Amino acid sequence: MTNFADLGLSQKVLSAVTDAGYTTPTPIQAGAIPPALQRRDILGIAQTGTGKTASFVLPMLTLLEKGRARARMPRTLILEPTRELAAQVAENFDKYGKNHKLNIALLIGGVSFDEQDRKLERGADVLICTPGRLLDHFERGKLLMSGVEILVIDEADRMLDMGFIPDIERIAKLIPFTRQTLFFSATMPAEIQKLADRFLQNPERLEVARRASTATTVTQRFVAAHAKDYEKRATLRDLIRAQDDLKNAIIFCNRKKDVADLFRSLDRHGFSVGALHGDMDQRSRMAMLANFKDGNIKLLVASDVAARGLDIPDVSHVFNFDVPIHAEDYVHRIGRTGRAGRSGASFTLVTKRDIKFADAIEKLIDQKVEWLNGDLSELPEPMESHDNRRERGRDGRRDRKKDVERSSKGRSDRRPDTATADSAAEIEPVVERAEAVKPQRNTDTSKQGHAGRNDRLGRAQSAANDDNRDRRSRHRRDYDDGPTPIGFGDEIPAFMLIVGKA
DNA sequence: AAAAAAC
Repeated sequence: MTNFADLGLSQKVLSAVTDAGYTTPTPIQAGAIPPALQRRDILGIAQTGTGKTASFVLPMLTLLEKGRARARMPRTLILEPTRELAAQVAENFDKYGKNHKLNIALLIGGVSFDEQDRKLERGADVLICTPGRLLDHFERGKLLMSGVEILVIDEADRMLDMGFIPDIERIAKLIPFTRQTLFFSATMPAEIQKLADRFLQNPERLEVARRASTATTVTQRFVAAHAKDYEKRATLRDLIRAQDDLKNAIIFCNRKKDVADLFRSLDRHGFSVGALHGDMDQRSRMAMLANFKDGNIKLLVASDVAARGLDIPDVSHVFNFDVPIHAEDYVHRIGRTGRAGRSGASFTLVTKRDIKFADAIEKLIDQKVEWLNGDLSELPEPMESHDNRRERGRDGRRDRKKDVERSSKGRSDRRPDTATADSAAEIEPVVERAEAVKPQRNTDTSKQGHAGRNDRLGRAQSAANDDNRDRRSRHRRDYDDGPTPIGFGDEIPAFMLIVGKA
């Protein structure tokens, strides 16, 4: 009913919005834009995918048409929890600000200071920042906050999760009290409410319905899997191959190391795949995301850095290689598909030790998730010790002892084709398993033997690190079971990490 | 059981 033209936005903004193909504002936009244009504070309770970003970008553009930026004195400041989100907001300013001549500066970590500094010096109308880099510039005396008229705090609840609140408070103290503050959060726990009370003056409060915790257009399935990485990877590959309507997919892992490992495994198995996690260098992160958005890469293996906020339209599938530990993350992850009423599919590999997290998910979304090919009780048990007297062992709950006590006896029902990666036994205390199969060349599990080393190296995904990796692994092409493509051995050239496969 | 963010 409402039209963008009715909200009080300037002609320049309206024409850019029209050019972008939009006529009808989303509820958060219709609600937030008019009061924002009247310089009111806003408390917006909205998730990504609700049009939240445009709800502050559009009025800011209109308001910024009056006045000019002075050197080192930005006029507006937007705080974002992750670099990608910040970059995405910057893209929005480019898109809707194309009729303006505004200076937009993106201040995020992982990239050089100099260019950012030049933009600051020239005078920025809009600063889009992650907190750390902003404070870094400030401490170097490159920046005066006293001219900031509008402060945007985006994804406040996530900032809280990430421990950014002290930084945010510090930054807010540097900005004049007379500012206008636009505050957004997906949820409103007590701490966030307290923060909002302190930062905002008589705000216009807007709440848009939480996107149905799990969109009804998304098919959700649990898939029973064994806990061993190589078995999970085989299960995942089968699953991916079984999808005939797969256009592109995000595959989530809980840990950065697993993102790196799974990426390499899938790459070796000939999938068109990229990786994204926070320890990758920023250029790779950006390039990877761009390549995924452009369709140059079909699969993106990612940490939860990609779970929220990132605007990647049209993902047909989401795979959870790991069950997220926090159930809300599940909602965010599978929210990457089935957007804007389209259909999507999500699959979550569940191992025995994940049961309690899977239960928590079902509780949170208040629905049962169907199992794809039978639940865990129907999955052949690869190794169950007869010595295990603990009654709870059977009902699927975690039993720590079992992991180190399993004997080779219980291995008869093991799927023979998954037995290749047993060199894990070389490094695990479970010595008696080794004789069950002939020794294999190697698998990535061998890397666990150098875990400390890899941890210290940290940036497991960067090309530089590939070069640094244990030289002994050079000849170990058998990354895991199954045929491997002829290719690059263990050294994947950096450009492959960036552009993916043809 | 983690990830994210400043150098």
